[in-house]
Amino acid sequence: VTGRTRKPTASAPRTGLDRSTVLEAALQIVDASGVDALTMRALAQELNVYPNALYSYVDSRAHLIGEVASGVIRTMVLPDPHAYEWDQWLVACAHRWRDKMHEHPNIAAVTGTMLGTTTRALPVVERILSSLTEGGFSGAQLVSAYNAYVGCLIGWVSVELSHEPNSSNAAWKTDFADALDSLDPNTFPTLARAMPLMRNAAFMTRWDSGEIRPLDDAFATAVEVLIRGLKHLASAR
Amino acid sequence: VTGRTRKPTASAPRTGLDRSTVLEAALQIVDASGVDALTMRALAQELNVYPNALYSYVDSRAHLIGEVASGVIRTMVLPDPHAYEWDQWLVACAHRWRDKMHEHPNIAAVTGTMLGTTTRALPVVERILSSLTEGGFSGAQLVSAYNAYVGCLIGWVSVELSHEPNSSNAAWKTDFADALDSLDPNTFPTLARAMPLMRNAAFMTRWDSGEIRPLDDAFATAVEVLIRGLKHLASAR
DNA sequence: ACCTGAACACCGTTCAAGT
DNA sequence: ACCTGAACACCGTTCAAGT
Repeated sequence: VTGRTRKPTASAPRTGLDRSTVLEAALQIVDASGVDALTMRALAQELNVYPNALYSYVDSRAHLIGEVASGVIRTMVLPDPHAYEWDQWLVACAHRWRDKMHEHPNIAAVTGTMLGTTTRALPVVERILSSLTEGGFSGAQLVSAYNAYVGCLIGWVSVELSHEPNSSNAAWKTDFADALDSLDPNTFPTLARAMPLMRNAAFMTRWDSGEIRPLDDAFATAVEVLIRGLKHLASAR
Repeated sequence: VTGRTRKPTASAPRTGLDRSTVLEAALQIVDASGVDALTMRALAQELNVYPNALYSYVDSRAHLIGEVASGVIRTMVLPDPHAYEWDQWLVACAHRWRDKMHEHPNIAAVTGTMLGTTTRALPVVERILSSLTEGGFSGAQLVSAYNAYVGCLIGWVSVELSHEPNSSNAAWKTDFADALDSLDPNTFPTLARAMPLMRNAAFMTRWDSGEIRPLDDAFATAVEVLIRGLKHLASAR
């Protein structure tokens, strides 16, 4: 954060870098300071190495970020299939996903924004598909149900944990709060009435990220609604 | 794309820039080349101006991107409330949102990743809340239902339209396709059987973005499932 | 194979002047 | 108020050597 092109210090002799230590250090930076702070140069400094040395372990910064994200996904432990009915397994799975994303909120937005195609995610895909099959889905409807579940789940959580850009000043928050508090009840009758419950607690009327202000009840409702809708779809085949 | 710090050409005399023309030019760059290509310097060159001249109209690059995104949201025309029952209005609204995002796929991921709090979005909030109220929701359950609907909608579409980083080479696509085609049916029985329908057509088993390969049926199912679940929740009060 | 050292071609943003 | 011109402090990535 001070000098330029900071050299690796002579002390702390680097004994051969390692791909997994690179990824661990990268995740640490992301957790501590956000994805924007994960620069090749900052990571190199953390590892006491010249920036270009990292290219022995990583294709590019963009690829690195993807690896960090899929590394987090890989640490997710799925619920035991034998412990739940298919619908309750999907509920439990959804909550585990969200819990894991809340452990690393700065990378959650990336997991949503990535195509995120890595073979390491396939066991998760298999288990979700098999639960839905257990629920009676098959063929094209199985795929649609899968996409409905996964898209809503990943999307919801990454929206919950979305961030303002780092540089933004805090002034707009109070401005926005003031605007919400002084809404015209004639043009916004429903919103004005619901404002005590909506204030900083609903999408498009909040100013804090889900990291600061988690939307627990809203997520539980979303999952409940989703699974209920899926059950109806399954029974209506 | 060639020279450095390209000067504005003497010809094409700049007659006083304008905030809205700045934002229009910014959106053009995003649509044509993606958010990463929207740099202050590229935008300045497009407008035949020095880069720092833009700071008369915009606080920062991050803020600019947010303005571009909310500018797109503002152009969305809501369905006529009198033309639909409350549940069908929510269905129609969801499809309009997705259509608008598909018009500007490169900014869709941002609308999901932003906190996106702008007073200009409040008319949308009001209409969604009033439809849900019409459906019988009130109080805390109204807020939860709203968050379920909005979070799933925004999230799903922004995941659908998510992109690989620009720099990534196309080699991984064929590698990934090969890996999917040669899955072990013993460890992935359900996935292997569904693969003909899942191949490049489901989250985590696709390699093309929704811009190239839209998931129309999956979205229709997701909305249907969501609304069905909401109706059940409303009737179970 | 892995790392150094230096360089290249970019960035966003700030500052001091001009008008 | 709005723009120029130049600079500052960064970037990711590449290249040529070293070992």
